[in-house]
Amino acid sequence: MSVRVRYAPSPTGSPHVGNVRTALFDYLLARRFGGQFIIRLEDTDRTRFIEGCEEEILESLRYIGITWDEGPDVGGPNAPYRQSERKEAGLYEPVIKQLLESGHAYYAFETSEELTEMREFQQINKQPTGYFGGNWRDAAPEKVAAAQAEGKPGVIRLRMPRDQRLVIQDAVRGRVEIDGSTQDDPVLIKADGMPTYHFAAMVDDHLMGITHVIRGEEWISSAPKHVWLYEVLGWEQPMWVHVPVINGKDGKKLSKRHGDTRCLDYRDAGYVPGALANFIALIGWAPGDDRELMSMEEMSSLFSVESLNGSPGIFDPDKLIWMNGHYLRAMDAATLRQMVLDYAKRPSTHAYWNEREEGAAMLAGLKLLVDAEAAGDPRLDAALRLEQERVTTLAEFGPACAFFFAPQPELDEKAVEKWFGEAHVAPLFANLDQWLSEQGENPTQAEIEAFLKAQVDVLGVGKLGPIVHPTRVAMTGRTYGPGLWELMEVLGRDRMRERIAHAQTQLR
RNA sequence: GCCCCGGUGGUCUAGCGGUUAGGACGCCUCCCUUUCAAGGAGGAAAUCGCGGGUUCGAAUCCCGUCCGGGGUACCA
Repeated sequence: MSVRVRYAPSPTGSPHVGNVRTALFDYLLARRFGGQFIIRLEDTDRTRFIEGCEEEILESLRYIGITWDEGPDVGGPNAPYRQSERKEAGLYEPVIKQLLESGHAYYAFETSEELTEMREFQQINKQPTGYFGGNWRDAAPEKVAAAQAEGKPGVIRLRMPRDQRLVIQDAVRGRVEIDGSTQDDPVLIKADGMPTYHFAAMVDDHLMGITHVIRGEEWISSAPKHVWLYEVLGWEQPMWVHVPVINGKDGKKLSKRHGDTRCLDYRDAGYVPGALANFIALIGWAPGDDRELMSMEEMSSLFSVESLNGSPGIFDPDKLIWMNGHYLRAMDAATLRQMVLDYAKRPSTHAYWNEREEGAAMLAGLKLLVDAEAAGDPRLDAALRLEQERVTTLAEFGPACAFFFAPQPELDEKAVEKWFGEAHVAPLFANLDQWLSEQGENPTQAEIEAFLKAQVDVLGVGKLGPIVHPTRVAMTGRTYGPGLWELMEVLGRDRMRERIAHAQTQLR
């Protein structure tokens, strides 16, 4: 039988990297075995529904490069793919009816006040809390009928077995056994008629032919309920795959304190899809050998649920940065240009940086790149290429390349202090300007190199440093960056002369 | 409280009875070099949570214990 997996988020908040990683594992498993990957929205809780969430969930998946075979946006043979719609379609009714008739489910009419009271009593008396029978598990049929006739709002609960052990076959944890007596009776259908996760997810998984249920480890405690449901319904169990959470640096749940938590924040911060996907896959999964840098294709050819790690992982931003840099460096010129420009133009990029300290510099630099493209500036590709290996995110291309396109780069105060004081600098700039003025065309890298190297002897400074450093500051405003000759060639004769003129006013 | 899950350098991990406990990020040193990166070569860093067993031999198997996390909702 072919593998069918599903990602079943609830539209109650922005997906974070942990959620997306679960979806990634689903995707990789489906790809590995030529199966299908399905997306289904678990929107049965109307009180927690957040508008726009569904689109953000899908967008997050698209961002890291996941595609799906069936889902709310693309439809499919198991439509609809939203539980609220499935409820409307009456998909849960026959199942709950079957459960009621076989006695595996029953009506219960406690009010929420009564339930709270019950729980408090249990706590005070140090008993396990939960619905272990209440007034309705074993109520006489007449009593139930009377309550219904009265029009009392009620729920339908699953009758859990108290006298047996329930076993979960989990791909990452092996066999997990839990005593049935520890399991209370979960609500299957709420008073408002909506199914709960415990019910709807199982019915849908079965109806959709799901073979592997990959979900967060927070579900492992209630897995016995799900296993039991499958059992009394006579359905074949899926393979359970409970994956651990991703925590922040302090080992605590990922939150704003750890930096970005929304998956799309990473896109907006300038991380490329391949890098993020590669990185999060490695939290909790390893192919078994020492491979770390892998494309989606490579990962999907190596993935298996058995090789998943059961312990929680910590999100290490430093490693992500390194990996992103690697992906950036591996890009060809055309792809890089496209990526940077798309990034620079995307509205969400601006929204992201507008909220942050360093945002202004990023956006200002990025704008210069967009302008350069619009103006058909031929230096764009060269500038990107020169900064490609010293930048770690798409955003950094902005400030890194700014000096190429800004009319006049802002000279770093410290750099000026350090390099514009020596006696040879004035003649150096004068000579350079003179030489440039004699060039009919933009000088080439080699010509620039030859000229500048000759200045070592002309000015008698003995080594290249005293020539290169002041010139670099004059050209870029900074003490670091691409090779001087290369960058000067890209700048071109006229621009270089403008910068020298400006630098000459700053001599110390 | 009760029930589960987890525990290998700071971090991500390999390991599945015999290894000098391997790799990666980060950190340090050196090389390359006009700077910064990138790249290359080294290095520091893990008594495998702890304590008992089993075994000739344990990170690997068993028991206990501690710590962390999750669940204990008409939320998912």
